[in-house]
Amino acid sequence: MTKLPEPQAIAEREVCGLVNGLAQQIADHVRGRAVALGLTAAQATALREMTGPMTMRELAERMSCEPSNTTFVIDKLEKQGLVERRAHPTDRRAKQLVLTAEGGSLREQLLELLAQDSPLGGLTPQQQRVLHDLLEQAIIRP
Amino acid sequence: MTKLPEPQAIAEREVCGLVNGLAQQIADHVRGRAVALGLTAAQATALREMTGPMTMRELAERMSCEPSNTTFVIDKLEKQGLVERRAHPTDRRAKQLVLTAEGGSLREQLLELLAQDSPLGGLTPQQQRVLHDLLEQAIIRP
DNA sequence: CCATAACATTTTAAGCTTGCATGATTCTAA
DNA sequence: TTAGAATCATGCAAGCTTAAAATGTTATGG
Repeated sequence: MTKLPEPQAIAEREVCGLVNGLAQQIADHVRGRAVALGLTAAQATALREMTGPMTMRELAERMSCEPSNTTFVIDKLEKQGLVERRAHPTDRRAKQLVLTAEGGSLREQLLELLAQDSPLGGLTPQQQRVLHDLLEQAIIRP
Repeated sequence: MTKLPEPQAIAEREVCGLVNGLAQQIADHVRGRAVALGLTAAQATALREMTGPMTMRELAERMSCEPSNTTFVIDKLEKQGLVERRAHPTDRRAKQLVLTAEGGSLREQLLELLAQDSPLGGLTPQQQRVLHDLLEQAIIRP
């Protein structure tokens, strides 16, 4: 007797596909705005997440990617003079990332561009709040 | 007078980050199961979306990626004898993708593996339904 | 009919991402 | 204290993804 496809499993697969689809929509939005500033999508994402001085690992977590990837992306931003790698004040293993003046002002412009025509425009602020809470609950924190 | 950061923009940025985070969690889940079958994450995603014969473009839409990417991924699956590219019955521009017998049975195994330990386990079925509807509304269909 | 636009796929170049190995440093428990 | 485990960043290999250009095919307006 072969196993019938379970409705619950199918529904979950569908939700996964939708999550991926929306993530793509968001990534495309970032990519579109980034080129206007001479940045790639990955560089723009890194810049967006640089809310203040932080380590490579912290940035990797904010970007939801591997630390070795941030090495690659920060290399590019550093070459453009937008970010600096400094010695971490208390941990000699770590580096402290800091935006340069130019990086800071470019980040401001980026945030303004990103705020226009939100990729979540199809949802009301209330719906976005519900979505926020569901996502937060769904994400497993290590 | 400089513009103050608007709370709504900040909230939206946070939701975008969460969507990306959950998408990563799902991708990691797929990746983990895929290696057990000798597949990469992209290959497994393609196999998962092959619900029946379809064109390259249809598959690309299901995978939320560019058509040229499916060319790359299907190349690999075809070399492994899991998928075949056939002439499309009515449109000579298009190809029709079909799973081989081996591809079909591997897909069955994959679906079983993917159904275990769902990456959406943190949500109840009811919450998953709400999430489903919100995502569907948020995604802009062309 | 025919010119032209639109479409499906592929190729190529450039850049992104992961996983693993490595070196340096810090933490922890005996 | 000190040996061993854990952590931070990086280098590298392999694979993924996109954008743009090229080819062949189909659809459409005049």
